Amino acid sequence: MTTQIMIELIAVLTAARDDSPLVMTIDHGRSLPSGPLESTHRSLQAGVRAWVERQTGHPIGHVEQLYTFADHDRTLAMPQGRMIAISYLALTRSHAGETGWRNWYDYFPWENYKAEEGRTCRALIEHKLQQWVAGMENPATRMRQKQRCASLFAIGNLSAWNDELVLQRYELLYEAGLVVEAGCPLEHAVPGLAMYHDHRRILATGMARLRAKIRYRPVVFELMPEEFTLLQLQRMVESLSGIHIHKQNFRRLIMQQQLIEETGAMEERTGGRPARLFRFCGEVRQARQITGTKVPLALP
Amino acid sequence: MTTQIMIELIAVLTAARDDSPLVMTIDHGRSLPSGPLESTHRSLQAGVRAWVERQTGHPIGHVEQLYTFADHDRTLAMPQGRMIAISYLALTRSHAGETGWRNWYDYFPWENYKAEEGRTCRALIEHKLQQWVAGMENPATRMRQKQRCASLFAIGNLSAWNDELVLQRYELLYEAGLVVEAGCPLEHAVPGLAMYHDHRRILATGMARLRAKIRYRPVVFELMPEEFTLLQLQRMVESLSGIHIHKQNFRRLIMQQQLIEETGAMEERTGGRPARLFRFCGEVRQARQITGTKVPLALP
DNA sequence: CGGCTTATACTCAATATGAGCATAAATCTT
DNA sequence: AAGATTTATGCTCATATTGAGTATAAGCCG
Repeated sequence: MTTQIMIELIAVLTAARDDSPLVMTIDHGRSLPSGPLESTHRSLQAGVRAWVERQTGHPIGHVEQLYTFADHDRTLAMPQGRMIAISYLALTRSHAGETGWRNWYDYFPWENYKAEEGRTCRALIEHKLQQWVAGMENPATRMRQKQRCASLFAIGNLSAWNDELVLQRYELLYEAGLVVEAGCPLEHAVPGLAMYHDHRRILATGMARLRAKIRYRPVVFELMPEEFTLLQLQRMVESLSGIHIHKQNFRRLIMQQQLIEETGAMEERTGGRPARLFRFCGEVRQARQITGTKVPLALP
Repeated sequence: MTTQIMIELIAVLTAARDDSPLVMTIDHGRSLPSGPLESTHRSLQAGVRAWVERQTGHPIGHVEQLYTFADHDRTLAMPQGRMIAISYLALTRSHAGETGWRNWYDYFPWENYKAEEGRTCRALIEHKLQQWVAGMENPATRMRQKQRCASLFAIGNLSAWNDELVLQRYELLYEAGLVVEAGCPLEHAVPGLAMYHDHRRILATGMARLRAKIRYRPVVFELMPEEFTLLQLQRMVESLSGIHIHKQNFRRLIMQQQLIEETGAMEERTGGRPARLFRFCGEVRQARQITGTKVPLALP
């Protein structure tokens, strides 16, 4: 009765450097690190932890499950059995000298909303989506898809950009046949590196989860160094979410939550007035896991 | 290399009747409906849909993945292989005459915050947790656990009740040895029906997910009848979240979001002044999946 | 020294939220 | 039938939160 089943663990391992969110890859950036569940692994999470640490040599701060797939794509590769993929989001701090780290926005340039590069990319996408929609026969479908494009990519001034919809936007582009993974030739595809299988989709899932999570859980600190300035923290949130934050309001919101405490030391190399250094409050860590965190990232 | 692996699909199927949130069970309420992934299932979600509909005879409105486990517990049951459980949250509207539906709060009486029954149950829990904490040797651990109990069960007036922490509260009770599943004899356990395996834990996961989700996605409507009054909608939200909502503010928030439209008809059997009937706006359905919904359920 | 950069404190208006008052329109009680 | 009770619905008001901007401080650099 039981068919041959293989369990694959896939990790979206994220770190950050110089205000750039990074993802660990293999195959020259074409795959996410992944490996089979082994019988020595005591649990799924232990399995992910085990080989991510084996790969990077560093402990992982935070691991959470993303999604479990049993795609047709995967099943076709082993017709007599079934392939189940369980994906995880993992965060780590240190990554010195390791290879395989790639910028998120190499794969999703349009998601870097605040950057000039992102703007031009979205302009191109808007154009291509318009063509896609225009080619539809059924007027009702056309209308609905036009609406969908508009709200996902903030086209027109009716809808605002929502940074959490990374997956939905990727899926739209996939359906529109504008990504290489959907069989689109490279020269017609939208900018951004493709990946093997559905790994880019999984990366999108991880990015979306992290963007959502930093709004209400203090996970950003898993990516920050031990001591940091408020601007560094803000830049981190901005780079993850891809959107710009009002500096003074960011400070206000962070300070009033008592998530961080002064170290007493100052950062001198700011290029301007020296900044106070802070550290994440370990004591409230447990409590805040429960209570939650706020960050001034408004949703429409 | 591949060991014998069995995939089990488990569903937290939820409906509602008379302002009571219900969950579908089997084994006289001791198990959640679950079945093996079959080779005829085209995908995991299709598998869940297939046999939930086979069981209830009704279409499911909303299905989403909860979590994938590979618990020791489960693995011990089949030592030569591995058992993976993939759990889902499913919502359905109609359930007339079917057996197997149980009230959520039969399993988690303490989660019914607004009810008198919940209050007394929490008072008992508070007492038992106090004993548990008092028996700890290490003062630092005792302090931390005391703090944990306080914030999870809103003990003292420092922390407010957070309805989303269903799973965390169950896990605390499990660690404290106050539930039957943890090996506690029935007479010492906290009130509430136990389930086989970790099914009550999975139910807690589903409840938590739904409580979180109704805050920002219009999923409540999956549980509502086609036409409803504002009070019925409010009662539904209240019963799911377990907490009380200010009536006028609820109306204000719902109305200003244009999620629902008047049908023109009135509900006469209100026991007071007749109420306008509303329906969920199908047109904005798609858009709201993206934009989100608000409900006046404040978090601390 | 003046010009540039970043840090930090504070103000102000617009909005959102929590709580309550008041009135309307039914049913139930006596 | 009048009054009590119940639910529906409209509106006010104080407070909290948020978005945006001004002002000043304290380093750098030429």
